[in-house]
Amino acid sequence: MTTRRTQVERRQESERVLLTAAAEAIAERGITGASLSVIGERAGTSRGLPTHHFGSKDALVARVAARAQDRVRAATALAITAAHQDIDELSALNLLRATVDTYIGLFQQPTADERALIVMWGATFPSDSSIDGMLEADRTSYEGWTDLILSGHDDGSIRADADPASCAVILHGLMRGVAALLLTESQYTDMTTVRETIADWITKALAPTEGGAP
Amino acid sequence: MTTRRTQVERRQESERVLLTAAAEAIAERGITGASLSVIGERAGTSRGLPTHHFGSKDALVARVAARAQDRVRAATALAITAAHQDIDELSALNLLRATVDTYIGLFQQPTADERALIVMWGATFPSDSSIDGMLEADRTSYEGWTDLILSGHDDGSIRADADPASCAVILHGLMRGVAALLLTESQYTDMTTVRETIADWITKALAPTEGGAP
Amino acid sequence: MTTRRTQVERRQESERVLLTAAAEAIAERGITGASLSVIGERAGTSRGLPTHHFGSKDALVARVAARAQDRVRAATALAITAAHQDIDELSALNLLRATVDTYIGLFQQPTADERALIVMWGATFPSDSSIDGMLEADRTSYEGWTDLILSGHDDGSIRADADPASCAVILHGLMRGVAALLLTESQYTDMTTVRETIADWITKALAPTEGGAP
Amino acid sequence: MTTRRTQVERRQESERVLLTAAAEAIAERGITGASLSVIGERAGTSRGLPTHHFGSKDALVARVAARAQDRVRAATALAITAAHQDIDELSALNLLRATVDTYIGLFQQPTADERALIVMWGATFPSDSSIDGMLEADRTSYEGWTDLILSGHDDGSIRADADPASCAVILHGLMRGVAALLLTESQYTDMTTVRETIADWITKALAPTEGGAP
DNA sequence: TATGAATGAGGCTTCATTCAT
DNA sequence: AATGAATGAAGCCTCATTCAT
Repeated sequence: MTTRRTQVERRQESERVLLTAAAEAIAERGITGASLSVIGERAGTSRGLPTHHFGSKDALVARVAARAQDRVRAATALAITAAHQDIDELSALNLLRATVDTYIGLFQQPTADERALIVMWGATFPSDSSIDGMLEADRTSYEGWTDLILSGHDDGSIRADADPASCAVILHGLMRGVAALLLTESQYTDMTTVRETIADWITKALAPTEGGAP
Repeated sequence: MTTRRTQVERRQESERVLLTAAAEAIAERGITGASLSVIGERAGTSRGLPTHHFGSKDALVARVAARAQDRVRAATALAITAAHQDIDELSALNLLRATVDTYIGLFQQPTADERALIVMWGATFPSDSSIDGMLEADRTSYEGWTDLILSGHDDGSIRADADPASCAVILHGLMRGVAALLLTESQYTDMTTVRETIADWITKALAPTEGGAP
Repeated sequence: MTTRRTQVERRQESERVLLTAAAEAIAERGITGASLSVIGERAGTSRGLPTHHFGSKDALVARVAARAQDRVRAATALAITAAHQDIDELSALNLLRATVDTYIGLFQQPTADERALIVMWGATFPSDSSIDGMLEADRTSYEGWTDLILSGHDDGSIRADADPASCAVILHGLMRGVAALLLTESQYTDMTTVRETIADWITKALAPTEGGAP
Repeated sequence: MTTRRTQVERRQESERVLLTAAAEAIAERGITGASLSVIGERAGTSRGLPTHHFGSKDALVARVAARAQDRVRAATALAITAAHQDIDELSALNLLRATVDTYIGLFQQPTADERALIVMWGATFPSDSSIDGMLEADRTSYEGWTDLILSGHDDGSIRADADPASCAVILHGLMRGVAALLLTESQYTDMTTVRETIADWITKALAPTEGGAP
């Protein structure tokens, strides 16, 4: 029994170490450049272990993507609840703004997972590319924005004439694009001001005009 | 004389064909996936010609990037002058809005060059990556935005409290991010509305408030 | 335990086979002509194994050189002890003569290692060439001759006025040059006589004159 | 007519320049490493000229070998006549000694041709190698030594019991081997002493013993 | 479970050669 | 006569994968 438990634990530990090593390698060298041997060695194990655990490189990459997405989601949720004790009372607009702000904030000091996620996003641009789970995640996220804007219409925190589909595309693209830029050129920008400015843009773009008629 | 001309012409013709083939291959399969043999064959030449002409894959990729950047710049400039006869009379804000709109418009039916450019941008996300000319172009473009906003401060078309650096990052990221999304998911979005919405966001974010202090 | 043993054994066996195949290929076709695929196939393995084991062609060549040098040294030492039971009692001159004679004798029926060694020596002639370990070995060997002559001065078996440096160069060059000739033209020469003649030359050149000053 | 003459002259000039460039390239990088493009460019002409003139790389290499051999022969002959006005009166032994000495002397400051020649000799060591003209030249040279020793038997300047075949092999190997060593390690040796020592060895080995019985 | 030996496909590059000008 | 564009074979190396231990 103990043996069994230990076996399982060891396997999980191996996986965790391998996934982290893979995320780092991908963040540094891209998916293609992150060879299985490099990942294995960086994880402090044998060159063959990644294949052994995940079966194939594609599967490993998919797992890295999934874990990174989960962690980013969790980190975002955590940060928002930390900042606003009573999340249920946030207006849709406030939640939206907080989400974007938190996401961008992650890239002030991004973890390997976060960097890998942007790298993997970049790797989906070629039309023939396929990274399991990336497209689906993108679509889910896009739908999240749409829903959030719709609920903003309902609670009155977002202008009625803001087109949900368009705004979702813009928000999504803005977040990803800025995050990517920060990755390559973080040294050139004062992050705090950027975050404030983005919040300001969103407010101006989505908050209802006060005097009634737009 | 004729001899000489024709030799030079042959070389130029080959180069053009190869660059186009390379851009297509990169757009489809990414930089790594676009092997020199694939490019050679797609160009209708031998598999060895790309190396023969450009010396190395890196050099070829750099040339593709340079040509694509030139073309995008030229297409943007052309479209703006076509839409606004008297470009010199455009306010900075109008010019900025027109530039963004034109750029996004390119991605409604992107050419191979334009798609390749986004793909190559995505390939710069890994920290160890280096694609000659990409980073420089990014920086130039970023500085262009900064300058444009500053001149908007001068001509009064852009709010005085809009921070040039932050806005440049946002505009840059927004354009690139939205372009990338359009590449992967163009089928899901109504481009016309997106363009209008972006123009609206920019106006709201950057135009001076009419009635004085808000 | 058995597992481990066998893994290591497999690797060693492969290495041995590959080194031998490489020596043969080099002896036949020269370093450049001995492609890794040829070596792999001649070893009865895959074409990729040589790279896999030695990392690079240069490393493989260096290993071939090192092994061949060791074997030649060992074979020479063995032959000398076999011919002269009590090697410690040999005078320096006798030892020198025996060494040269044994070395030349090796090239009557040279093994692949010995032939490869001469071929690799020939490959060091271009000024830009570099074969790891060859130059060092040459220098060691040269110093060996110098020391031997000096000890001949001490034990009185070699003329006092024989310049160690010059004689070392001559002996070294003579051995290598004759060995190389034998490789290309062995069919034309009666080796036994050659060996006797060389021994005779050395005696005449280095033995002290019997009747005092000449 | 003048045109015709000039054409021929130009061709010869081209050939001379190309052969020199080829010799230099071979001396530096070996036969394999001396690519036709490098040779063409080093000659200050186009990359295609070597092939155009000589038809193939093998033919060019053969021409380099032939010219280098001729030049070495000529230089040797010239140096001997310069040193000994009346060459016909030299004894066979003196001529032999002078020849060896002159040859070694050439390698104190070897020209590209001389260095190329040694490099090409080194390239003949692999059993499958074939460089047109090298083997023949070797054999001719070997026979030259044999004849010279025989004529030394006749004129009494060389010991009757010196075996012509063996001595020819030794002399040949000695010269080549020492020349090769000087090429790789010339900085380590005092050439003047080496030349004197070689002359001394030859005298001791081949001159008749004075007192009659050996 | 984990290691790492072995395979073989595929990539980039070099190069001799052929061919058009 | 000379140039250099184009081809295609061959080399070295990297890497995902398979297999034996």
